[in-house]
Amino acid sequence: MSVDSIVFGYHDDQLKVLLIKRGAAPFQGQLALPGDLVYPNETIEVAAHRILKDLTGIDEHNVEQTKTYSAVDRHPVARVITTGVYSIIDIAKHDPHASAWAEGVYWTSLEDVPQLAFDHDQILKDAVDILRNKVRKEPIGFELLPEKFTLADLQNLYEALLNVKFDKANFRKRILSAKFLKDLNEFQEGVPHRPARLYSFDSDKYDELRANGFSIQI
Amino acid sequence: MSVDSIVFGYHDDQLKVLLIKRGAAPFQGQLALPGDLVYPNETIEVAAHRILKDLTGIDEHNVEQTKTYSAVDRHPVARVITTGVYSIIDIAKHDPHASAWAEGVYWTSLEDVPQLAFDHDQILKDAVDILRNKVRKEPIGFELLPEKFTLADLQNLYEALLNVKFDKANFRKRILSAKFLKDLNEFQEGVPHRPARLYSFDSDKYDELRANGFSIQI
DNA sequence: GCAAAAGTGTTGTCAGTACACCCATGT
DNA sequence: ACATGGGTGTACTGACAACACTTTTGC
Repeated sequence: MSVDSIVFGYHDDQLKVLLIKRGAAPFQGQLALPGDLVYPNETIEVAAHRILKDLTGIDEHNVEQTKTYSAVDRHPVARVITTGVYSIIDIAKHDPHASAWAEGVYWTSLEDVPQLAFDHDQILKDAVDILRNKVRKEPIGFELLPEKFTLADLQNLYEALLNVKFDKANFRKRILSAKFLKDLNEFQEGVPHRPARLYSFDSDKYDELRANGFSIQI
Repeated sequence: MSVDSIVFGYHDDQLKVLLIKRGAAPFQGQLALPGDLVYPNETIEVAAHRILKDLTGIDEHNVEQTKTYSAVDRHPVARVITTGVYSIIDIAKHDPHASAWAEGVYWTSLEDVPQLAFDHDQILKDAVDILRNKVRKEPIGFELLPEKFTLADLQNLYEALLNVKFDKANFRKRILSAKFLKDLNEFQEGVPHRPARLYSFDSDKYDELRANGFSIQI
């Protein structure tokens, strides 16, 4: 039993995924998703946490399962069933570094991902689908923005996550009508244009709205 | 590694789930979801298929993963990681019967499910959530209706699956506008009221619509 | 005729889209 | 002044809910 982590990162308005170059057979030297066996005293989620910490030093993050892959011959050496787990992190916060099973670690734009080891192409594809589905229904991704952000920042984030473009006016209306942003009454400074209003994510308000069966569609 | 099957059935306008009474320790005599270990030559899906066939004799069905549960102490005897798998079948088609690990088999209405063995309460709850989410986005459940059915049949099915009530006129408009039903130009016979028009599910049409990025919301 | 369920039409509201326009700042 | 993005108003459309109404059958 193993875990494969799909670590999404956001930087420069781009959605990227963390890949490693395998340091050991099988598929040595080929790119793959970071993954490892689940130890006897770990849950899948704890193992995923450990993997991400080894690679990036990031300790605080949410992980979410995608699917479990059990094809008998998916691993050429032994029977290994693996569960996909994804997380979204802020690339700026930490630099990834190689570790036990990784010769090298790379942030790769989704369009530039080459063929991966094992069935990782499929695992990645499934994860992207699941992520995009989820983003449209719940306000995730706020971990990727600074504490105070502008609506344009948020729009860029969503556009990168979903790979679409939104109309500015309409995006604003939708987000603001959802009422889970706190208007800080502060503004950008030193920008060569009209300074934008700053907001923060109001998680108390969101929890309250959610408890009342509220949902948004983006 | 094991599988636990959440088998949903539909009968008399009611959504039910298949439970077994455990014939062996641990939790002997308690109700549980049917489940078994995944054999070395099986995928999770194949194992789920085998379980359902053992219990109900049903051979043809679709299975779909829910989540994988890996809490270290979820099984009191050994470390067992389990994946939830659900399917929907037509109760009328086959009678369930006890098997290797089942002393008895019962169709139980969702509201009447008692406390279950292991973490099966949680597994069932998650499966119901996932099923309801899915039903709203894709036309599943047609396996549960006879070949030819009325719009009222379909409405009853959806109401049972989702545990809600729909307005008749609006439900019809939505379903018919989706255009994946074939109007058979046939009618009910021998009913003590105006006979209803019969339809069948047009899967060719649905595949075609789906290929063009179409989706419905029910 | 009456009960029962099939099936339709009308109206109001609201969310989402497209698009044009104004505003505030640095250079 | 002007470039650059921030921010807003309006008008159109289409989906959806509510609800009242007509139709067709068996008894």
